[in-house]
Amino acid sequence: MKKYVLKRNKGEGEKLYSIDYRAELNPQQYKAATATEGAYLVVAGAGTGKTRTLVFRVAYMVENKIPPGSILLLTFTRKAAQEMMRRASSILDERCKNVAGGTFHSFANLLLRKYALNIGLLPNFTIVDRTDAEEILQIIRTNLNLNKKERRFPNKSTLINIISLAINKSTSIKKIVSDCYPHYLGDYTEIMTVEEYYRRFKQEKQLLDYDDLLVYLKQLLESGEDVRKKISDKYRYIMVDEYQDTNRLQAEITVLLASGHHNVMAVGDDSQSIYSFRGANFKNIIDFPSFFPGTVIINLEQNYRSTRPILDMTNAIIEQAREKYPKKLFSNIEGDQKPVFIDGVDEKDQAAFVAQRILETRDEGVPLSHIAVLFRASWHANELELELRNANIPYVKYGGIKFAEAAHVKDTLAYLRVIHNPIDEIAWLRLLLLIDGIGPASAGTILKAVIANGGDYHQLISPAFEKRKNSSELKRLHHLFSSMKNKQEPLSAKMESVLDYYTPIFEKKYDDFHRRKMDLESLLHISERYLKLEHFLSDIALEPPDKFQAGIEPTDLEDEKLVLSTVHSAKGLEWHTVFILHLVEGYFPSTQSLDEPEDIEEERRLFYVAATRAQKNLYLIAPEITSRGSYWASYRSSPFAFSEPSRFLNEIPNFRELTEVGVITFEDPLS
DNA sequence: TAGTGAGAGGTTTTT
DNA sequence: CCTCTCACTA
Repeated sequence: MKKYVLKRNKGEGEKLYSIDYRAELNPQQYKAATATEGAYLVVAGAGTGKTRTLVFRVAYMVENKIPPGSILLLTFTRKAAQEMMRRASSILDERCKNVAGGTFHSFANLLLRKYALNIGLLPNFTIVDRTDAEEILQIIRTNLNLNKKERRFPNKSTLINIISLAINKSTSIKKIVSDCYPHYLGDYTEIMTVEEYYRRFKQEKQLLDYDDLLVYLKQLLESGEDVRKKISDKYRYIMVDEYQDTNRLQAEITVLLASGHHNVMAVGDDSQSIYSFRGANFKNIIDFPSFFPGTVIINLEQNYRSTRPILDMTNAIIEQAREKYPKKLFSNIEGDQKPVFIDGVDEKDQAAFVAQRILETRDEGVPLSHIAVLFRASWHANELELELRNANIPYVKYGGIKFAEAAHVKDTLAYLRVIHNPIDEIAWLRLLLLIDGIGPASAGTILKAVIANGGDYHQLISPAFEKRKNSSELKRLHHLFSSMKNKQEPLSAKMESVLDYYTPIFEKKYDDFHRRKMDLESLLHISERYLKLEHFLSDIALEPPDKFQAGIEPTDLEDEKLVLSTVHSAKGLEWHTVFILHLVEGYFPSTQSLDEPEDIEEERRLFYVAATRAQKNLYLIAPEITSRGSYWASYRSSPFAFSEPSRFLNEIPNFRELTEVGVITFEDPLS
């Protein structure tokens, strides 16, 4: 008898990969990248090559014949997902582009458009942003007569905070009110009523706020075994990035998504959790193994980003945190430049120093785009922006007012929203109020007629309104909608019709319309990239700031520009040289966080995130606050609190050894 | 009922 | 400093 042995070509090491994973990754990274089946928790400190690991993991899976479409990459921003897919494609091939990915919210949007009917939604629902949500609450508040001065009922932004926190933390409104707003406990029943009206309002008009996307996704996944199985089967390999910034609801969704296979890798760093104000809970990381029994935990601790002196500093910052997973990040990158600490300057000098130092750094050969200035709140950079404009230093600013939130952009979008979802009452209301002589009352009457007819814009020229003094404007509006009826017409053509209609209103409404005009032009420009109105509108609502940032042309992004950014928007990024402004009590940590120890801890992590962005140079600046703007705040705490350097610096025991003190002197005017 | 002006109160971060 | 609210006027 003759024996035949079949060679197996499975098994580690024997397989032919086009990438040498062992050489490219360190042992922990390798372990994470090549572990495909099962549940994994990767605790990845700042700069430890987390993204790189995920990118190689995608490539590894694709090389193992896993269909890219069955890999789901949930990240904090869509940009992060796209960047990863791009990098995976560049190390392997185009197949990696077909990986599914995005934020929880955009993923929810995708599924809900498809399965809307399963849970009683229409697929053409509209996504409303925070401003719209507040607008709705304002209407409800007024209707319920809760807006009287003597009532001191929570205002619209507090209301949305309460409602949203309850949802994101998967808890009751009562708990949120008693935990965060105990002084409103007496208004608890009315808050519940408002919430109910709010929910009904949205439901009737097919409006979904950000939270609804998650709520309905969860509902969809729970609506039936068959749908859940279908979805779970499609996305067999799930990766969740920045897991420390997910909330309870997102964790529950993750569990449901993975119900069929339990192939989940969550990646995160508890020390970098900075989104608790919107319900994120870094304890999700700690709880992960209990959701997925048998979870394997992998720690990434070698830092590839920062030099040793910088890492010593950042380790010292997070060392002071009350509560964290013990971690010991180390770096092999040599460097002799300690972080530089500057104090004793005023805000003007701070700006002048930063601008000057930026120019010098550029002269040393560091491109502007590798330099960043970070700050706690957008307005902290105002002074610096002036200085930069004077010095002709080009920059982009991230964070702060977003493009889609600017009033004139929202005006423009309202017309398109009505086309897409004719019963979008918030959009209708907005565009009606734009007409001269129409206030809340007339708008209400017209709106009623329109909505009663399922959003029929022909009501605008109904005989009932013919005798109004602004009937010609209504005709003009009617004409606009008729002209956009043609479905074949490209989106940008519709946009142009809208702008034609809107321009006279726009120029009358805003004194500074010249400055704002640019935004409308770039909106038109952006619309040219879309075929479907629906995609355009969802993207504007869901896309992270960078592409739709006020004042940023899409073409700006490739240019050599200095980066100004809030710390929140700087997450996940890195620069050769980083300046952190306003390391002063009341600014960083911000005044609002001073009451609660938990909030202080979050600010500390925020500072940690900021400092860990630096590769080679880190400047920590603690100016003395002299401007009048801080006057109001200084009487709330002690009068001198605002010139006190941040506690996050003072609390570091060997701060002086870890830093080099920068002393600023002024040039002799005669020399 | 729409539009305006004075006055008061709050001032972050984002999908 | 900016937004929101209220009260007043046309």
